[in-house]
Amino acid sequence: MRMSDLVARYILEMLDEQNGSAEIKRNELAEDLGCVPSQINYVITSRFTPEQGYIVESRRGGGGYIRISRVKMDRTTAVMHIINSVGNTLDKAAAEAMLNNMLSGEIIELSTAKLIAAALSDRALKSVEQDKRDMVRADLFKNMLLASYTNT
Amino acid sequence: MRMSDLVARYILEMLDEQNGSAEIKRNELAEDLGCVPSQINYVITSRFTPEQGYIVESRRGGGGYIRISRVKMDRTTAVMHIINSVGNTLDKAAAEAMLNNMLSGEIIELSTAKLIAAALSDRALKSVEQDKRDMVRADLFKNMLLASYTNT
DNA sequence: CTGACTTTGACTTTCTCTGACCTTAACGCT
DNA sequence: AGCGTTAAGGTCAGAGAAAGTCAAAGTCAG
Repeated sequence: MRMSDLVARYILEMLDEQNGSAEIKRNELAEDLGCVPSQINYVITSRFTPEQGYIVESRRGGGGYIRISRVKMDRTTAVMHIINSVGNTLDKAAAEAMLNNMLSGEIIELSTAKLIAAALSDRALKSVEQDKRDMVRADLFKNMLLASYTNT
Repeated sequence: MRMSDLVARYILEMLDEQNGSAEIKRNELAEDLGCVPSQINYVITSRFTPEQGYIVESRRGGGGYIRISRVKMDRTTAVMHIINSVGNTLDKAAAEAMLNNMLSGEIIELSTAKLIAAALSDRALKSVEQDKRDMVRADLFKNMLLASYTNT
């Protein structure tokens, strides 16, 4: 079995046991499982992405940690579908269309939609080079949508 | 648990109990919690900054003390003040501090704070060059805050 | 054989803790 | 009043503790 699978399984089990939220110590876990610490990062960035419904927070320094949480999949399947339908770029028009859809389908709140729209605006992204904006928009869109559905 | 968290928690509790103002004796507190006195300074300078909405006064010598107080403002003023205090760059730590402070001052909602935090995360900004992220963060922060304030 | 996925480790960045040394204030004594 | 003593708090740099990054090398299915 692959190392990365072990790590992933470990995290998944922890998520199951702990109600969708797992906090790990990177170095400790690496030691326990017998791999280098950066392996943990690899697994996280490759398998616990927003597309897959996870949010990850971390902190360095003494007493640092990595926290991974899974969004509740019950009422949020629609949102996950939307997140997955977004590729690595997303233009403003498409984003606004999606937000409007979600609004009329009542799967998102007006205030949330407004916040997301504000973040995707050209005004907010003025320091990002034009040709990169749609990439950033895609990432922002996914991460924000996900955050709005996470109850931890 | 981190020492710094213990200290911070102690101070926060005191602030809650005493209507936003806490007066401590540095050496005493350090002894009680089992840390060196300068740890208290560390916690204060890292977590009770003006940026985060606290005023700290102190006095040396016999009968010395440290007094920490939380600044309270009404929503509009606070939000505008915060927006204006942000220059053209904003790092993640400062942003998070501000969000936390707005949360505890009840001038922003948890869901809003989470959305903003998600937008400012490195994960959401991964396609933005490192050295530009803090500029983008500043823009996002201002625009989102403004959007949330305009519709609530 | 090739391209996608994995593994690794050297190097970086961020946060925390500690102690040695510095500055300021109050008190008591002459 | 002036001065020494003692009782605070302040500063800063260095050590330590974690996590993050990235590119090079390895693996493996097709």
